[in-house]
Amino acid sequence: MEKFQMLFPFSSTGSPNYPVSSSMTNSSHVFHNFQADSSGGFLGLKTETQHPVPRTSPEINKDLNSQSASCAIGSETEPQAAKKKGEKKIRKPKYAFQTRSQVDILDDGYRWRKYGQKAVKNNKFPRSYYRCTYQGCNVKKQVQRLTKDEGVVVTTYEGMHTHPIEKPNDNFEHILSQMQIYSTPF
DNA sequence: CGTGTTTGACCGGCGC
DNA sequence: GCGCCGGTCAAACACG
Repeated sequence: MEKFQMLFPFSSTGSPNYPVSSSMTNSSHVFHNFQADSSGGFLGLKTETQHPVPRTSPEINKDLNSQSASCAIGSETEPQAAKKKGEKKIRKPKYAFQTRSQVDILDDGYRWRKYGQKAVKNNKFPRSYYRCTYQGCNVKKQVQRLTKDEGVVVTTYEGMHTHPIEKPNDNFEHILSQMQIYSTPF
């Protein structure tokens, strides 16, 4: 299903200028609310690194028993200074969402190869780095579990898949549905 | 034998 | 300049 591709507003590697892929602009408004960090942002993802975060992330505490997912679009993978000249560092938009799951590996239908694992500060759980094994597809993702709520897994995607999903997976579709629910304004 | 994981080393950015 | 920190590489290993 290409639906998944449409849902992810990744810019392709070659076009850093597109904030959101135009293909989804007309039909999907899924991420309409996420792009801003109006809530002091990021669900304790990046923020957690700076703040001790006693019990933040109220989103997590809405314990939806079955499966909840929330997401946030981070800025780009860019330090700060936009080098207009050297575009060697093509910063791809990062896109993170949290899911309540007991397992770290969320099988989203793609094939991932693990290429690294690092311990993160303020987190007793290591962070795993995965890369899509499809040839020419440089999509990366990181999987991290929160120390505060070990039932929460943060998955950060980076890049866009340029190929169809290999394995059909209904479970992930459910997660996406939850994300849409979250995107609705209260 | 092909494919994916493990794990320490390496590297670049950034703050002090 | 140095050390910390986050991210990646790659060789060895495990597994079907």
